[in-house]
Amino acid sequence: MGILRKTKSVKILLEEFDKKSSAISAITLVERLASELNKTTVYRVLDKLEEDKVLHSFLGKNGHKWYAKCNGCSVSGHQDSHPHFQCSDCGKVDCLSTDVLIPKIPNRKVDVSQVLLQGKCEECYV
Amino acid sequence: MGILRKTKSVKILLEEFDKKSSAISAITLVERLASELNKTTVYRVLDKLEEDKVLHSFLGKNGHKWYAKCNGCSVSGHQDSHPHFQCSDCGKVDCLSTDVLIPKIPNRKVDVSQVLLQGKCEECYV
DNA sequence: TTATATTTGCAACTCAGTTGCATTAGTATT
DNA sequence: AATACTAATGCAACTGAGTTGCAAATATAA
Repeated sequence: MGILRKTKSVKILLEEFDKKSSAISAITLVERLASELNKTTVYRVLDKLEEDKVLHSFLGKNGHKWYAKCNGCSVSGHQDSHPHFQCSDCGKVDCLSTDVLIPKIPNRKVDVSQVLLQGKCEECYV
Repeated sequence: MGILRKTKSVKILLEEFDKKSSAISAITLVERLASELNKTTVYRVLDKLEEDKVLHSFLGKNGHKWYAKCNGCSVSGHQDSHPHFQCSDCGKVDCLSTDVLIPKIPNRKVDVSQVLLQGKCEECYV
């Protein structure tokens, strides 16, 4: 069903993703926008923006939810097949354009692949 | 520090992993062993078995914790670099021996890679 | 401007996983 | 075999991300 109305909440959320290109965790958004939006609203709007393929979501290293803007992934089902990189120092998460090749797995049909790489990002990499 | 004493709990837990070769979620173990072991104990023993590199852990599709026996991964840091496969039908999770090649990422140092594939397993694949 | 349905906020809830603490039970020593 | 020591366990209460139900607010169409 997705977004039907252009509300204040939708605008506020989208602005956050326009500010910076890296992914943002749901927790961060809830905290950051606490004075403007209710926690429930944040989660619900994020859900809808994902349905509308404006954002895509994935799980970070603790199993917490992260969101990032969709770029080219709206075409073929937008199942973010690109890998994500989380810095073990600063915690920042980025979408990687470098593709990870998933080999054919015998006797199994792979529909979705989640790749989360962890290490040091360009800024924390000494 | 790891396991120091061979207790009833350790034995019960290890027996579960001997029964079947696929991975088992912490939740499943807590439920299944509820009459014999306390929830807290299950989580604590799993933790220690992981420290001892008897088991390795990873996150399933909902961000819930899964454990599986370590095979060859005790040698080089046991960071389970092998991918895991979760069936979207029956929910079963297996360790895959097929390796996923992680390409060099420019300006970043990759330490850990988590690959979770989802689809239909051999039994649910029609 | 009104009618209608979607969004929002609030409070209370769910549930995986954790923590503090008193009790129990392995293990080493005598 | 009894003792002392310390790790492991159970319990109850907690934490925190995410969800749900419902009444009030607000965007949109008529």
